[in-house]
Amino acid sequence: MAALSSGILGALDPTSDRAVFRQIADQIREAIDKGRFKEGAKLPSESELVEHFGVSRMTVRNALSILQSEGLVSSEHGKGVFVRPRPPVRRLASDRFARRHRDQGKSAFTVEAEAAGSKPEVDSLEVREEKPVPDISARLGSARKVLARRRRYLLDGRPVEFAVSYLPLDLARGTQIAEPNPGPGGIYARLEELGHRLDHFDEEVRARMPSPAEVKTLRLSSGVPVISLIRTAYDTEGRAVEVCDTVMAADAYVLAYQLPAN
Amino acid sequence: MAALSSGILGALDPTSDRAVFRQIADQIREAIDKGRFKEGAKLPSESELVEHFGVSRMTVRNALSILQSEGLVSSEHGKGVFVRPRPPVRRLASDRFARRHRDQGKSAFTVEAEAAGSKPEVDSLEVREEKPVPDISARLGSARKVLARRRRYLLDGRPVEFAVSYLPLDLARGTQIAEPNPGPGGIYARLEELGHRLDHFDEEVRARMPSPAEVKTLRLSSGVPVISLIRTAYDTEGRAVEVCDTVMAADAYVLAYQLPAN
DNA sequence: CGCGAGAACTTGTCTAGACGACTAGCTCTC
DNA sequence: GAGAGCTAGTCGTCTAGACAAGTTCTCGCG
Repeated sequence: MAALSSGILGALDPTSDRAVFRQIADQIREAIDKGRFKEGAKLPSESELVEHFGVSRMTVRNALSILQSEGLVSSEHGKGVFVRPRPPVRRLASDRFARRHRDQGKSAFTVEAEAAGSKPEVDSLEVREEKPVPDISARLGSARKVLARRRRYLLDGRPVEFAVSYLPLDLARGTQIAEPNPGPGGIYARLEELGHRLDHFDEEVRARMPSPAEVKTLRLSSGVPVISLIRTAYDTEGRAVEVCDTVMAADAYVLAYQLPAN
Repeated sequence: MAALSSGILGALDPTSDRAVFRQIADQIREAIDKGRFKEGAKLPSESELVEHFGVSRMTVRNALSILQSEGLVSSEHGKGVFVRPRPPVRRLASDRFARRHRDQGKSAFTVEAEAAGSKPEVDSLEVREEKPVPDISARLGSARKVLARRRRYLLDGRPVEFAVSYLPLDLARGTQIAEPNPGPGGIYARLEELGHRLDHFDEEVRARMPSPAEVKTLRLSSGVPVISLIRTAYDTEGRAVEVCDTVMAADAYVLAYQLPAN
């Protein structure tokens, strides 16, 4: 109530055409944008807002749900509604898989995370053979069976990324690629040892709202989209040797690409 | 009600811990995923769902609002709630601004759209001098004043992208870059004529939920995130000569990058 | 002093109803 | 036949409650 009595929020405009719950959302949004509610701060409780604006609770909740779907606030049962803090962002350089950066011990994820002072973890590791969905199959030159490597990445305990690598089975079966730990330099190093010198990667970037399963796996709060990145690795013969399907929490990532102007 | 009597939607599980409105959303989501409600199809009306599930209208609306925030459905006042059709996707190749692709008459947007059989339009064209926000200023080497070129792109009447180019004022003032129509090959061709041969571009890709202003400008339906792309162009001297800040409707775009493996 | 029970406060879920605004199809009139 | 107006159906907004479930703090008991 300190927030209200100190005048952060004003009154409604009864002459406006704009719906009451939108006016309330507008006021709170503006207060957040202008820093009158700071990151991580608790908003006035629903009942305080009900009293302040003189509306019913559903109207207030409607307003708050708008802000939640915009990713501005998140609610915590029994505690309150809070201005959503922006998590530290991980920057993915486009050349992170280039041969010259291939670290001989750790994965790109581990190296980058430690450089940024965060604690990296990988869990839900699963390696199995399976029949690919048509899209993956097509990208791998109509492969009928593939080796799938699934894993989830966490930073300081927070899940930020879920990735599945698909490799043609005839290429990966029986090699260290089919082991949970693919060894130093990762599967790209193993592929090159097998004679598949990598030539280039294709990356496709999309953004969308997460499925319920993704919300659960990445522990996403509402109003956070995901970035879907599908990377295909080609060897010098022009054969697609790996497709990696990655889903990232969009509030944790910036993708950085450098492109020649020729 | 044909939809209901034909058994597309089942009954609630009263023993489940899952909230009733979530169960309803789950059922409708599953029906959409499995194609029992097709793209563009109308869902049963709220009152039909109220009757079918034996719950109050707010509970049904709550369920529908979940699906809406997931981008699965969109409601139309007075008409009904519809399975959101997936718009045709525009694929942006990472080399679309490369010199060798610079078309001597039309913009990259126009060329690509016409190749895809769509009708491209550009509106809200505005060119003015202004003081940049700190982030833009920093990217342009602490430029104190810039030339800003704003425009909105539409495909077949639908707004899909809003972009602002910023150029250092000392570089652009008085040139054709400061005109509404920058001439054949666009501002990159003009920059090279002015002696700033382009060397490379940096692109930063983010995804987030749109602000209310962006919802309006891009006519976004709820549950559609935006892709934010910030491109910086550098000349061969290493000077940043342009920053382009682009906001795209995420359901209309795929970004495609090709990266060398060296 | 430690700790458990409880009170007070928070958000989550749900009901039952009211009225408004928009759409589409129908009918009636000109 | 064309247009105006009516009407039924749809979603949009809002009220006034109720109970559930999670959190935090206090207070009294041992």
